[in-house]
Parts: sequence; structure tokens; C-alpha cells
Amino acid sequence: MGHFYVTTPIYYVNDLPHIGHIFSTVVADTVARYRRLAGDEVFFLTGTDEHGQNIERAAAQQGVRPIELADRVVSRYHDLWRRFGMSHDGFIRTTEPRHRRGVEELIRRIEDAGDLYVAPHEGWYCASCETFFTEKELAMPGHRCPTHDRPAEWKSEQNLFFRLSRYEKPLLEWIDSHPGFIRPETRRNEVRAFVAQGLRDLSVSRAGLGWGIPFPGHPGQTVYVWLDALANYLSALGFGAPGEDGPYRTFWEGDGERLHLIGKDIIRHHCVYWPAFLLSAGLPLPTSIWAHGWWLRDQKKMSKSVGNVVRPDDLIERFGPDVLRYFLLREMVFGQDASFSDEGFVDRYNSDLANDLGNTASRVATLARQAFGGATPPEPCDDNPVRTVALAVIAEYREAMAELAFQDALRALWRLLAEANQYLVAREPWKLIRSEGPSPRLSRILWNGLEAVRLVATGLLPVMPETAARVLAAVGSPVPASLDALAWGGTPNGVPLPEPQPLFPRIDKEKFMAEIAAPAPAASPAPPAAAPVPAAPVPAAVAPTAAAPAAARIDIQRFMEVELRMGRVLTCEAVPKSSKLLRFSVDIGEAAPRQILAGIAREYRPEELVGAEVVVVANLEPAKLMGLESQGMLLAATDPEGRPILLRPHKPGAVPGSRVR
RNA sequence: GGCGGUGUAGCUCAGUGGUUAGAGCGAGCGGCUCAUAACCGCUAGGUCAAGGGUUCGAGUCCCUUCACCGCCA
Repeated sequence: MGHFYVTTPIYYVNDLPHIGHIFSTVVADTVARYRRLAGDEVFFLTGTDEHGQNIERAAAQQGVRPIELADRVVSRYHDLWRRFGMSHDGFIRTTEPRHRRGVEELIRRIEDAGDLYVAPHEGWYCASCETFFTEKELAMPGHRCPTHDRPAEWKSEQNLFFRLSRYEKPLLEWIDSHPGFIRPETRRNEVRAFVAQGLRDLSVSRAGLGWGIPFPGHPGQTVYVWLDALANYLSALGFGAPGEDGPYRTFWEGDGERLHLIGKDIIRHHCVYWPAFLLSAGLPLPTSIWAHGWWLRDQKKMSKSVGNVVRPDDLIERFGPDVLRYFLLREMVFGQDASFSDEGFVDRYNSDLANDLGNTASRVATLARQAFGGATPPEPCDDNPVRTVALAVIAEYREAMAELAFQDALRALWRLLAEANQYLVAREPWKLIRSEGPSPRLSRILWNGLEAVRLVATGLLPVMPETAARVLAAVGSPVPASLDALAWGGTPNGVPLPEPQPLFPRIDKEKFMAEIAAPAPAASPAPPAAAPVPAAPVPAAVAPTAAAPAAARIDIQRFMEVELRMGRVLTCEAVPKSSKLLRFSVDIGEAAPRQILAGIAREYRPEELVGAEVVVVANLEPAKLMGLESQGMLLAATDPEGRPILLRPHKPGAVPGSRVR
């Protein structure tokens, strides 16, 4: 069969792994496993992006060398991938010598093609993005970077430029003649439109940047991070290695498939710059670049500053990685955004895994054990409604998996579980056990049930490798090494069946929701508190007031992300039917006062607070309490009893709206 | 502003111009008792964003409007 190369983005080591990283890697792992089962020779690559000013700065703040910072974060990735049973064949770090050689070789070829030149580069530069902006883009006063909301610096330097403009037509032609090159379709349209409107040459070096790969032949220049990072897809395969090219020839230059999985935020780099670099260097292009959407948290974008990033350690600890893998692949329409919620997670778990998969497996296993002395039935069955559905499901599953339509593939498998349950209810084998004992008819009925579960578990092998194996064991089948097993008739006859045990114990949803809403019990070890880089802030609403452990240090920029403003209370009243909430309208220097709710009614009477000066968190995501929207938060400390003490200035005169810092 | 996309059941989403618009989850009722209070059946719930047009026939094609999303270095 063919060769198949699949890559994840390489992850930037300024952030700990979160659900977004996990998703990309789970997808790649699932595809890799599927293709291996289907008989392809597979190379699955992931890795880390470790260069750039952000890393340099973060390391300096922590008083370590950049490579030490990178080492620490990388070890977190290794740990996580191990826990997830990721089956990657390679892990590349951009700080490795082999990567540097690959980058140098790529640049040499681009230079040989005459696509590099030196020119002055100037503009407003945001060090966080490591990007130059045009005057137009930063039109707002102060030239603030739109993504980081911090002032950009005017910068002018000599840089190397890549003749991207030369590849405008070739790229358009390539996109037009390769319909599957950029997926999904809507991204392809976007990229096409972007290229069609004209391409400017691209700066591919920075002057005086320490932490990066020196630009070969141009002392004082460092390779621009994107050119550096993208080359990982080649260098990890051995491109640029002195004697031996390793898997490079097989997986990049061969006629197999080369699939880049990316998030939608890095489309341009992968769909424009990267193909152009490759065209220039005379190298093959990837066969497909698949951009998936983002995981939202309860419909909102996850962001470090909001503090709603899903770090799935608790979920993995509690359910094992396979359940999260299943959830991620089942819930997201690949290519679109999806929303992660704890409630959705439990619902999915209970209905799909506990009720359907787990229960059906133990149902058929128990029946067969009862009827045939603890073994699988002696007689198979070759003509029945379950088989008819199974054949359709298998075809649909394969088609969907080939398209990375995991949602459809899984939905198809679950149709077979439903069919098996309907079939059992129609045949009532539990009655036959009593009325006719281990008859041939009973054998065929129960064999069909086992076979249906076996097929579903086989289809689940790429998605939930460890769990699928356990389901197979539960229905008396071995773990197959090939997708050939995904065909009717594999359940062995007369082999012992283990005593069924719940594979997915049902979760009490109410209890679960209450548990995750509550702060972790004091006894439990603090979650990764000793994180090498600042972890996401704990949502303040649920943070315990008792002696909080010292938080990781943050820099001034980080602090300034919290917008604290002076406010004057205009009105204040109790919220009906609430013992704790007061409703304020607060002037913080804006056109209209803010409505803010605070849980301090037990300690303060509304009338004593009218006119009070208070400190407001002004850029907090609005939240609904008792049906009322709270557009901010009042700062308060607590006394030894845990009662709130509102923070107020010790003397009057602060201007409403003035920044507190 | 330009280009592209989306809008269908309480929620998440399917729906090549062709009967009465579907699935899963959730809700209500009934059945079963092998199975993890699981499973099976039935029911409720839709002016298919709004308006206009083409057509024998429109969720589907065209136009307009509204809302949301993405891209425009």
C-alpha cells in the first residue's frame, strides 16, 4: 500500500499544552492509526517550535536560558503524549541540529533559485507577534498591536526578502488544479482570494535576534521564525542530513500522501508561504493541508487572559485519555469550530459510551455467557438484519474516515449498536435461554450481538486504541492488526468470555457538575502549580478564599491585561430572592453606567453604598447571576471569617474611570 | 467597504428541485427485565431567519433585507 505522512503543527513552547494542542494531535494520531490498520506505511510527526523573541523574553523573566525553558515545556508535551498513547514516529524540536541543517539546506535551495535579496524593512513592529505592521493596520492612536493591545515599536533594519510575488501565478494554478490541496473548501476560497489579490515579497530574516537560527551566509541575520518553523516538516524526515536522508525520500519525495493538519489561525503560513518556499526550492508540495476549527469554551473563545482555557488534566485523570479522544472527535464537525462544555462532556459520555457502547457490550457478553457456559456461541450467522446494517455501516465508516469526517464515522458505528439492541429486543434471547437452552437459533442470535460489538470496537481502534481493545476482549475477539477485520464474520466460536465489567460506569451528572464547580478538595495535590511558565489563572469566582497558594509570577504586561478602574456607585439595591446579591449601577467614566452584581448583601446595606468609590474589574467577561447581567466585578478582600470587605479609597477624589494600578 | 460562509426541533447538526422536512441528545407516555435506572416502542416539538421571484413543484435555484462568522499580509 501507499506511504502516508501526517503532521501536526509544532507547538510553541511559550504555553503549556491545552485542549487545542491535544485536539490536533489526537486527530493526527487517529488518522495515523487508521492508515496503519489500512495497510499504509505511516510517518506521524509532531514537535515543538522553540525559537523567537517571545521565548527569549519569557526565559529571561524566569532567569533561565531559553533552552532550559524549552526543555521544561517539551517534557510536558512528552508526558502528555505518553499518557494519550500517541503513536508518533517522530518528534522534532526546532532547536535540534538536524533541524538547523534542514533549514540551512532549504534556504540554500531558495537562494540558488534566486529568490532571496537584501532590502530595508521598516514598519511598526510588535515583538509579541514578531511581526511588522503597516501604518494602515495600526491606525489607532499609539500604534497598538491589535492582537496584543500593546504599543508597537518603529523599527527599521536590513532584512532578507523572499520573492513571494514570483509565486502568485504558480500558487493559483496549483490551488486550481489540486482541489484537495486546501481543505475545507471555505479555507481554500479564502486562500485563493488572498493570493489572487497579489502577493508582496516576504521578509524572512530579522537582524539582531539572538534566539534563532543564524541566516546562512548573512552574519547578523536570524532566520524568521516561520521559515524556521515550517521547515520542520522536512528536517524531521532527514532533509539536509549529510549522508543519509532517512525517511525523507520515502515520505516527502515519494508518491505517497503528505498531510498537514493545522489550526485555522496558521492557514496563510501553511497554504501560501510554505508552498511557495517549496516551489522555489524545487521540492514537492504537501498533497493536502487540512485546517480545523477551534475549540470554544461554552461558546466563547478560549484565551489565556480570560482564563477559560480547558486544561484537561482532571478529565484525563478521571476518565482516561480515550474518553477525551472520543469526545473531541465525535463532537467537532471537522473544519468548523466546536464548543467544549463540561455538561456536553458528561452527556456524551453517558449516552454514547456508558449506555450504548458499554452497556451493549456487557449485555451481549452476559447473555452469551449465560447461554453457552461462559463462552462465545458455537454457531455463526450469515444472514440477518444486523449483517445488512453492518455492511452499510462499514462502507460509510471507511468513506468518512478517509475524509477525516470523524463525526460521521462514529455516528455510523453507533447506528450498528442501535441495530444490535433493536435486534435483541425483537428476538428476546433471554427468554429463549429459559425455553430452549443453547439452541442453534439462540447461538446465531447471540453471535450476531457479539459480532456487532466486535465490529464497532474494531472501528474504534484508531479513535480509542486502549478502550477498543478492552471492548474486543469483552466480546471474546482478539485485537486485529489490520482493517481487514472490519468485515462481517470475525467473532470466534466457542472461546471463553471474561466476566463482564463496566467499561464505562455511568456518571451521576448532578454530582459531577457539582464536583467540578467546587474547588478541588484541600487534600488533593495542587494541579500543575509548579508550572514552568504561568498557567492560566484560576477563574476567580470559584477560587477558595482560604490561604491561597502563591501564584506564579507574572510580568507587568500581564498585569495590565486586567483593566481595573475607579467607579462611583450611582444606585444600589438588593436583588429580590437573593440573600447575597446586591445590584449596582456604577459610573466608571463611560457613556453609560455599568450594571454590576456583587455577593455582599449580608455585610452591606444598599443605602450605605450609594456614592461609594469602588474598584471595578472593567474588562471581565459579562456573566449572568439570577438572570441579571453583571458587567464587571467589584474588588473585595475577606476577613478571617471569609466575609467580604469592599475595597474603597482611604480618601475621596479619585476620578471615576481612572485606571487603578 | 470587498470577497466567502452560516441561519432548519429546546440543544448539536443531516437534508442530489419531487409525497406528510429528518437524526442524535433532551422532554412526556408505554413496554421489557438479558444488560451499567441501561434497552425497545410511541408522542410532542418546525411560518426551514424575513420578504419577493422562477417553477407544475422551493429548505434546496434567483433577487432583496436582517443577524452571526471568517478572510482581505
